[in-house]
Amino acid sequence: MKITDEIIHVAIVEDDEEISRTLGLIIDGTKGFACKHIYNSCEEALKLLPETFPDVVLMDIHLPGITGIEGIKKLKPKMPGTDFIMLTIQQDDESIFESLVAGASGYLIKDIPPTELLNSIREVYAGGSPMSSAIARKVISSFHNNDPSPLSDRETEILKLLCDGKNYRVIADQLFISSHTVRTHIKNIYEKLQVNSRAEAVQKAFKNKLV
Amino acid sequence: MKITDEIIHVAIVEDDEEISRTLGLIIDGTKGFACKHIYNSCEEALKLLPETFPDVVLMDIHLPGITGIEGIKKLKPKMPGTDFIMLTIQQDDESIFESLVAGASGYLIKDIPPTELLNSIREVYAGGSPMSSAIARKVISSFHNNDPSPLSDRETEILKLLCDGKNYRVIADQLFISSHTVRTHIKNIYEKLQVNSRAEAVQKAFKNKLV
DNA sequence: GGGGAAATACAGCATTTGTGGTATTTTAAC
DNA sequence: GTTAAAATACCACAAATGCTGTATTTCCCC
Repeated sequence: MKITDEIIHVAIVEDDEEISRTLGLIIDGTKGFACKHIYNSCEEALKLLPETFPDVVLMDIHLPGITGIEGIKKLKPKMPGTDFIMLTIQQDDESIFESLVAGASGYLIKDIPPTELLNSIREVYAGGSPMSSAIARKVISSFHNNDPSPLSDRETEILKLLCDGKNYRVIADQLFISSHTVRTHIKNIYEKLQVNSRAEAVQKAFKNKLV
Repeated sequence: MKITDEIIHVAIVEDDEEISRTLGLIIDGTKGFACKHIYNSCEEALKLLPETFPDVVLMDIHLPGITGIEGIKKLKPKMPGTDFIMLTIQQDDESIFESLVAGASGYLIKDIPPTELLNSIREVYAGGSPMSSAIARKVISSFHNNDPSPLSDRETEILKLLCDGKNYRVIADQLFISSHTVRTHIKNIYEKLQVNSRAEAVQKAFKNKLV
């Protein structure tokens, strides 16, 4: 259920009213764009936004109450046809990464010139993902895996089985060693990963791409 | 061991000699750039490239013998300070994804205008990741997770704490509920995720991006 | 206003886990 | 050829976990 005229319908979620007003005026005043819906918080957007069928939503991250990232997580499934662009001052890897995972299709920094912002909205509407070259580098860095594993081959092997929830006896049988040995390996793994439970080990295994 | 003058040293790995010659002339003829090394295959590059300490390598994917993707996998560890840009006609998700995992820092399509190519080389040299908005969309699509979580908000909250290795009592205290309730929630989480251990739950949480 | 999740709470029990040790053998490195 | 790291093996015990139940309250949807 998308409004299908020539106009790109844009909504804004932003708590700084001066910014959102200025932004809204610029967008709404540009040929080919409409911006009739501005929300001060995710709570408000959550209630009202899905009914307005926007093409593109500009979303701040730092908001009172629910963050923009959590907001997208909840909104995106309700409106899969709508593209979300983060428009924020946050530039840390965490924010970028989590926003994209949450469902954002673009990531822009607030100091972007209005002309470029409008271009970016056009791009996302056309199926692209506008972001600066610097942001893109941070994104693709997450594909890279530089730091070498602190674990030995055997330990990595055991960590994989740990991740599958196998108990000591099963692991022992599978590797043809005693379960005592498995316990020793696991102690060493925990030591090296600086954890003290299986759950943490599994978490670290995935976060650090050890498996 | 990087050559540290004002010039960006570019190498090209490309089997179509007309393309590589033209490209080389354009780059080498531009102020601030040098392009003295062109290779027709990865095998050749593998032997000679690491000795020339280039800043940026333009790499084709479709090559006779070793592909550009396999080439980067072997070359990048030998020259971590060098940035690789894929310059190719391939636009499929596989090629893009695998190139970036292999270690590429940029991804451009061969029909890019020379001026933009030069800009992209500058960008990657400055620590960015040049790619078109359309390519970027494909990249970030790999972060997205369409299938909705089967878990309730509360369950997700508890799953996060489970991932951190918190025990029942700690989780209970943190959420101001009894540890009995925590156990019930966890039973339901395991049921919904079709697992029967904490480790499997954590694994599934990460693989299905539930946390 | 009735049905169904979701969230809450409680109890018992066998199994598994985490952690404190000690100790031998093999492999790799210098 | 000595040293270090890795892989192997064993013991014991307190704590945590997984499983099988039952049960109430709240809230949302039809």
